[in-house]
Amino acid sequence: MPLGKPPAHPRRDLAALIVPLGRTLMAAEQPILQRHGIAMWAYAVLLALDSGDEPVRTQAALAQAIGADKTRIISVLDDLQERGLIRREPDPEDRRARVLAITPSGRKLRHAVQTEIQAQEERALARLPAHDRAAFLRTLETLTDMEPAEWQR
Amino acid sequence: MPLGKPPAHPRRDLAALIVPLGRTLMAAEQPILQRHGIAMWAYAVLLALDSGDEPVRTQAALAQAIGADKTRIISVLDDLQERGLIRREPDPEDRRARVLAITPSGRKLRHAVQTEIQAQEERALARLPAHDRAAFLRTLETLTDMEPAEWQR
DNA sequence: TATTGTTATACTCTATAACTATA
DNA sequence: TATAGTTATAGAGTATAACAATA
Repeated sequence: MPLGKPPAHPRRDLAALIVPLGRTLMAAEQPILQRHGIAMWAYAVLLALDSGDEPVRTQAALAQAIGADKTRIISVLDDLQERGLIRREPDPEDRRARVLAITPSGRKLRHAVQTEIQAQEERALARLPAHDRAAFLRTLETLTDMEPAEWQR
Repeated sequence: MPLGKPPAHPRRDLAALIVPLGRTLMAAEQPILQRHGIAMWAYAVLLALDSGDEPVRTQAALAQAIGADKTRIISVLDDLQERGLIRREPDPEDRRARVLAITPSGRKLRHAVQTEIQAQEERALARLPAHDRAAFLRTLETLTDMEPAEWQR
């Protein structure tokens, strides 16, 4: 059987691999989020507020941290606050700003959702050789935490 | 110095790592694509048409292959055809369908763009230990090629 | 009647600009 | 005057529905 000519480039572009995978992963999370009555951006907010020990001091900082526009998260914060999942109070030291913090029930929800999401991920990752799995996750964290400018030169 | 309590989950969610990385990679490609006067979806079309040896037999099949809606790629195909980068002709065996194929100049453009994109990627990947780099790319291809359903159970 | 491609339309998501309240 | 947050608006991107040509 003839093989045809080999491709000029031995591998696909990184973006062509990663972007579709990201879409698939988001779609796979959707049913879990829905069961818990929380949207993707709201979950991202809970994750961001529950990662450090100190509360976030401005909404703009939170928006940037999760890669969203500051105007985009307002309705998300309204909803989370109304449901008692976050606290949002004027900063005594600068009353223009709103200090944000997760509440105990917000933390509980985040934990329940994340446990399900990661359990689902683990079932898929289980197909990988243990060594590849570890190297993949480690490398992925490194690449994600690189500055955007590092990719542009 | 106190360490604070460790996070309940030892790693971030896969989607929370991969989606932002995808956004960064797409942004990093943008200047290259712009220099060559081609948009992201158009580049995706050229990649898809240049990966196999046989032409693609319907536009719907192409759309699905690149994760787009069939109505979304029409203007993209119009433009590529007008610029002589693809051929689009009625299928003699079913004149409802349009057979798509890349042209020599389309292939040339795809190669020029891809060479620059991957060279840029390589400079970033060069920071990684060679062994991690190989494991990462290999694993990434495996995960990207998994069926969406495999992520949902 | 069903399917391919196309066009027109509606909807969602996101960003921009204008406004308020504090500083 | 400048900044954090908010609201209103506009724009891009995407999907849905209706249509023409062919099977």
